[in-house]
Amino acid sequence: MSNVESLPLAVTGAGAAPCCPPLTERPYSAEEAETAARMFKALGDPVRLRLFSLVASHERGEACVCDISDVGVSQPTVSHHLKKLREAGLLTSERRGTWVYYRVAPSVLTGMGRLLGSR
Amino acid sequence: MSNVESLPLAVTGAGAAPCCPPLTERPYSAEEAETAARMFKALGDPVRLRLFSLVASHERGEACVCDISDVGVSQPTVSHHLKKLREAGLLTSERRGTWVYYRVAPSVLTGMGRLLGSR
DNA sequence: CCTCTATGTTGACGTTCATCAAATCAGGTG
DNA sequence: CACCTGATTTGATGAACGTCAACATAGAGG
Repeated sequence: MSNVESLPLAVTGAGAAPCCPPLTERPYSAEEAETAARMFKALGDPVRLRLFSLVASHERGEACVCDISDVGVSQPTVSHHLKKLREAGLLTSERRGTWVYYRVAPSVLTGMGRLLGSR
Repeated sequence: MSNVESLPLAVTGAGAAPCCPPLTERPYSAEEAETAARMFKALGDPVRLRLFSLVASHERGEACVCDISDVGVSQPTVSHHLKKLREAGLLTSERRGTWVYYRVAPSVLTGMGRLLGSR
């Protein structure tokens, strides 16, 4: 269970440049839109947004799947959504013994915040 | 063609309180997630994200539909996506004579930026 | 090895979505 | 009025999505 997924990370690029300039700076190209939309889409489902918020707000910045059992869907569905968030580059996962811990990928929040113009 | 749509505005509430606290503050409730996910979902399509960026970055903060003809989809599809963005509370539209102008709804950018933590 | 618990994967089903062509609506102009 | 251009709506179609039950995998501990 590594953090390497099929889809390239969107904000946390290899070098330093985040994926895209602020949405207000200039019209997005097709490629930029494709990359950025993948992240917005991942947060565009209520269940996934709750999962992301739950991880992002959890103590020490990480949450175990076992902490998540009350979002209104079955456990396989939770796993499915966590995978989507991982593939979108928003979360990373790590197995420690029995449990699997998820945390927000580095610079995702600042990177996406930048798209929306706030600083 | 008023700006009043079926769905309630997400960020630009009537009073002053934006829809939701930062994603990192505490786990979102089902209702908060439903509201915020609607906006993220609207930006989760590459074509819609290009349209939004095109409007947001256009001079004087508004763009005519006639300015938009090179996003790779047919004109009815453009209209369809603009409607989705309007229903999500991200854009407003106004007809002036022959043409229809779209602009970013007030406080959408700052409101969504707040969700992502970068005030 | 076997068993138990914690996660992830597979397959199926119904729903939603993006897209286009065709029809329709709205405003301007002759 | 008729006609033209800009924009939206309608209807249809194929793809993507969310969900669950059932099955599979992983680690811990007898």
